[in-house]
This record gives sequence, C-alpha cells and structure tokens, in this order.
Amino acid sequence: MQKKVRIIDIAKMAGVSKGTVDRVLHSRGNVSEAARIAIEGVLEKVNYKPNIHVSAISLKRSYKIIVTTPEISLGAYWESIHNGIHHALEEYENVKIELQVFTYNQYDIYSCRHIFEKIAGFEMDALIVGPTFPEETINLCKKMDDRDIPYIFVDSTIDSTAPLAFYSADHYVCGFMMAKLITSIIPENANIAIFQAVRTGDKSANTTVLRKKGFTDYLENNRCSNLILTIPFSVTAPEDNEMYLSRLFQSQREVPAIVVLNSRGNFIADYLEANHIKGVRMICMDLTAANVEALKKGQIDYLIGQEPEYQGFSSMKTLLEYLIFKSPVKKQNYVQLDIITRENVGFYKRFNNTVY
Amino acid sequence: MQKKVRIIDIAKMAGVSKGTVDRVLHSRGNVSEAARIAIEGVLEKVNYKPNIHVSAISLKRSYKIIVTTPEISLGAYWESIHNGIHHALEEYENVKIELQVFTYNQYDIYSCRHIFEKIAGFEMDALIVGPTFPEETINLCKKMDDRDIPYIFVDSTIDSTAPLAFYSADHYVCGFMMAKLITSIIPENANIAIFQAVRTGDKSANTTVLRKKGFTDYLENNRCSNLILTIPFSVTAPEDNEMYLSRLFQSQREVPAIVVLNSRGNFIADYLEANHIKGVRMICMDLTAANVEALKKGQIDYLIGQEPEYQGFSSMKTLLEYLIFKSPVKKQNYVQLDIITRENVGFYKRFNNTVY
DNA sequence: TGTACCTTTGTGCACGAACACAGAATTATT
DNA sequence: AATAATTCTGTGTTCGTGCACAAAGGTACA
Repeated sequence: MQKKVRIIDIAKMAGVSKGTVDRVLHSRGNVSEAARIAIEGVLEKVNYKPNIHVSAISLKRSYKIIVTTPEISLGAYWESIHNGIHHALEEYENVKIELQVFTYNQYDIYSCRHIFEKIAGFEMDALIVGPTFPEETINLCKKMDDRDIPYIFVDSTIDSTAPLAFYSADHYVCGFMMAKLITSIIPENANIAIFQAVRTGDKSANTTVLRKKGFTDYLENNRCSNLILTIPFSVTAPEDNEMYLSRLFQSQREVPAIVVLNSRGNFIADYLEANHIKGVRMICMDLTAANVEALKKGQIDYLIGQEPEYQGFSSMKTLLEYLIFKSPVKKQNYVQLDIITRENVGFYKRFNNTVY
Repeated sequence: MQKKVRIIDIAKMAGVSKGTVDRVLHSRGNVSEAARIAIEGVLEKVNYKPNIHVSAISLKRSYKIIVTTPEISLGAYWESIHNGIHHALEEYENVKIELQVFTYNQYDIYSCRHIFEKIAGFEMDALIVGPTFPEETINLCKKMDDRDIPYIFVDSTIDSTAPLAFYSADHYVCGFMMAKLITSIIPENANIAIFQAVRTGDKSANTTVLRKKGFTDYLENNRCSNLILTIPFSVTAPEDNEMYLSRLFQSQREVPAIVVLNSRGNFIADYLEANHIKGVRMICMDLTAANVEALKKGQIDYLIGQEPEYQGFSSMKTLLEYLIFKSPVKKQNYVQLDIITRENVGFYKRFNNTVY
C-alpha cells in the first residue's frame, strides 16, 4: 500500500501553495498558465485520490437535485425506485442536498408534458428522470443539455438524448426471457394471452414495446406457433378491464397462459380468483406487494424483477459522486433481470429490512 | 431534517467535557458513576449518530482480521467471496486493516483441522470463516468465544456456534427450488441423476446435505415418482469421475436430466460434449466462469447463484462497522437465490466490471 | 505619481471524532 | 497531616479538504 498523496504534497512538488492546487483540482479559475501547467504535470505523475471522508466534512456548498418519475403507488415499482434514491441520500447525510420530487401520470401524456415543462425552468444541479413518453423526454433533455445540467435515466433510456448515465433493464431481453419461461411450463402450441397497457395521447410505453418485440422474437426464433391473444389494459377506464377479460374467457379459445408485460398481474389474479378460473399459468413483471402475494398464493408462476431499489440507489449515488468528487461515470448500466418464484421470493427484499 | 447532535452538544447537556463523553461512548473506563449516569441519560434522550467520515479520519488504531475459507480457484465460487471481501476493504482504505488469509482443502478434513488449529492461536480482532466441516468449525468457534473474538460465517452457517452474523444461502430451499426447476422442463417421471461430491474423513458437506434434503422433499411433496440416480464425484481421485459417468450412461436407463448439487456442472458438460451425448437437461450451482460458458453454450439450462460477492462484501463491511462504529448487527442474513439462464446471465456481473 | 481595479497567490480556519496528556480531585498510605 | 497513588476530567492536537479572506503583484488611466 503506497502512502497517500495529499494536496499539500502536490503543492510542494509543483512549488505552489495548496490553495492553488485546490483551484486547479476544482477548475475554479484565477490560476496563472505557468502554475496550472506545473500542477497538471504533477497530477499526471502521481495518482491523487481525494480522501472522500475529509471531502464530505469540508464540503460547504449544497446541491439541488430534481427527481421526476411516474406517480408513486404504495408497494409498487416506482416506490422502490424512490426508496433506493433516498437510501443513497442517507449515505450522504452530511452533504447538504435539496431534493425536489415531481411525479406525473404515466398514462397521460398531457400530465407528463405539463410537469416536464415546469421542471425545465427550475434551478438545479442535476436531474433524475424516469421517462415514459419519448418526445416529451427528448424536449426536456434538450433544455438540460443547453443549460449544461447533467441528468440520469432510471427504468429505461431514450434515444436521441445525452444522459450522464442510465440504469435500466434490457427490456427486449426481458420479453425474450418471459417467452422462454412461460413456454417452458405450458403445453406446446398452447394459446398465450398478452396483457398490455394502453395510454392516452401516445401509442405504448417504450418499455412495453421492447418487451413485446423480445417476446415475439423468441417465439419466432424457436418456431413456436402459439396463438397470441392480446388483451388491452386501461388505467383511465378501469371498469373496462373486467370486460376485456370476460370477453377473453368467454371466447371459445383455451387460455392456458397469460403474460403481463407490465406489473399489473395481481389484477388478473384477482379476476381469476373471483371467477373461479383455475389452471392458468401466469408470468408478470416486478415484485410489487400485490404481485408477491399472488406469487405466494400460486396465482402467478414467475415474476421478473428489475432491481428498482438498485436503480434508484445507483442513479443517485452516481450523481452525487459525479457532482462532489467528479468521479468517472459508467454510462450504460443494464440491471439484473431476476427470475422470481414462490421459493426464492423471500430472499429478495434487501432494501426493505436492512442496509446495503 | 433535525440538526445533528455532536459529542460536544451531549457534553454541554450533561455538564461535562467532550473527553468524558468520548470515554463513555467507547467504554474506555475512568469515568465517575455520576458523570456516566448523566451522560447515559442524555444519550437516551438524543439520537446520537457519530459522523462516520470524521470517525474514519480520526481513527488511529488498526485492526487485524483473519479470513479462512476453502481454497480459491480462478473464476470459481470462493474467488468471488474473496473479491467481495476486498471490495469492502476498498471502502475503508483510510482505516489501517491488516488482513491475513488462510485457505484449506475443502475436500480434506485434515487440511481443515490443521489450518483451524493454527489460526486459533493467532492474535486478531475478528475472524471470517467459510466453514465446511462442522466439528472442526465448532472447535475453532469455541476458542474464539473464550477469547471474545467476533466471527462471521460466509457461504453457510454451523449449529452450536455463536457467530456475530452469517451470510448464507438457504441451502434447503435451494435444493427445493432446483427440483422444481428441473422437473418443470423434463417429462413427468423422467429419471434424474444427481451429482454429489464425496470427501475424505467426513460424510458430506453440510450445504450439500441440506440441498439434497430440499430436493427430495420437493419431489415427495409434489408426489413426483422420478427415479433418482446418484453419481459420486471425487476431487481427490478425479480419474474416477469419468468412470462414474460412463457407468451411468452405459446402464440401460435413460438420463434426461442431471442435477449438480455443487458447482462442478462444467465437468459434466465437458463429458457430455466429448462423448456426443445430447438432449440432457442440466441444473447446477454457482456462476463460475466455466459454468457460465456451459450455460451460454446451452449445455446447462439453469444455474443457481448465491451472491458470493455480496456475501464477502457484506461480511467484511458488517465486521468493520461493528468494530469501528459499534454498529448493531443483523445476525441472520439469507442471500438471494438467483435463477440464471443464458438470457439473463450477462446482467449478473456487478462486481466484475463496476463498483457498487 | 497616485489611485482604482483586476489577477494571482498564500494563509488560516472550520468540519467533528479520537485520543494523548496534563492537571485536578479524590482516595490510600505513612 | 502530609505525601503518594489513583481516579477522574478538561484541554488541545491531529487528520486533509474546501473555501473565505487578505495581501501581493500587475495593469490601466487620470
């Protein structure tokens, strides 16, 4: 273990005072060409790593960070993301961080547009975005780019933007894997119903599109000739959903398997239970409280987890280390796709009851 | 956010100096009854949390920690555990920690006995143990208990010991889940071969025993009448293994599925490839480099991961926080049992290429 | 030459816990 | 009662960084 290089050591080597080194390290300006070159020369020779503990103590300035995501429902996906974000803040409790959270209705493009336009004008040091609508997100990001404000995506990433980083599942692979898992537990060529959300003012969520593509590609690649029945799912008019489901089950077709490309599997589980429909295999996204319950009861066979706590935690941690220590940032971060059954579900609760 | 309570604040409230508060907080003695009671009274009212950054800076003493586990092979399970341990040390690079690592041959009880007896006499502040042989581990732990040295288990836990904590998979559930997964992808009542390590001087690893129990319990609970063929696996005489496998495949029985209760699935994959045996479904433990390769080639269908990096990381982190900050410790820590397929394996490499 | 202004540089303090050390208070011993 | 020994307590230093502030050096202009 080589002995640590301190700012004062660099100063001595470069023949200046620690104040000047500090100004170069933090690009604070007011440094002569000669001094800057001397210091940069030394910095290239030695491997200076600031003592993060001392930095954290000495830091006087505060940071304002804005977080915008779809609305947070209790025990659901976005709550986990926010839990992760707050968890990261706990690690930096001695740094003054002002957090502002704005949520929008992920099924209503006007809500998103309204919130994003509001945010765009605010003062901030950085932004975390849970994107849903590509166009609106691109607009917001353009404004951030102009103002040189770094932003990080969680849950998914959007093309034609320049985020500092993103934390997201590979949604295509996700759909692909769902197809493999569901077909492995149903008879060959059995019908499969796909449950998919519809939204106002836009076609479909970018995540859902990718998952569906992955799903159908798997079936094609493996020459599966299962008949795919698509059921819409409406958030704005929830009363319609029962109708969609009854139509499905009243048709003459057998429905041995249901694939839920979003996290609303518990809704279907409830319908099946209320209508005494048995023997339907089901796979669904995300370990929401309701889904976990349905999984434990055996109504859902597989849940796919995408580490929402980790996504939130890492995006905030990455951001803070970038802002405070100018740490290098890994841009593309695909998270784990956890396959969850009633057997291993109990071990997936890291952030709920303990500290990472 | 309530303002932080500092040692000096507590001192003022109790009417003493910060030095005395420090002595109480660290149980350093030399404090009068009256002062101690006054300070403890204040401590109960206020929620004092030391600033870990300042603690880390101010800490002058060093800690000696011993780690003992089975031998480390490249790209294998125990290497990941040690990676996690070192990763935790990086977070505490400013704390002086002297680490000593002792490995033993996990298939040879005499090797373990020898190492454990050696370790028992050494000076140390804490111990991390990857246990294999129950008797030997109990003996070591007894000596640690007598000397008031805290120890933490990784990989598995041993009855009749009093560890500070353990990080382990629930190996029973692990075997149970393996049974469910393998039976879901093979025909009903198909034969299943189980591949199990044998060791000198002892019956079987405690982890393997638990996994096997979970496995057979699943089959019983679900009234599966699959015929189970047990194949031994010898580490001390590896030349025998080919023979065991050829006997299996030369018998008149069909072998549609192989379950590997340890992490040596790649060995079987190689055998099958060399002998042009196809169509065998296989499930195996752990994401060793060789197993991941076999998984990607399609020779293994499922791998079960047990977060070895996290186990090592957490055990060391827990230990350090206990030693340095006297943080409370959660004793029982069952890690995730990750279900890995060729689709999601690429996302399970957190510690390999990035920092948590 | 004197004043105003800007650029550049060095010095010094704050952050809060850990611990060393000196000195005060109390108890024990002669 | 005087001294020695012990117990107890307060003060002061240390850690390395961030940043405020003051001062020095230089340039421009009346």
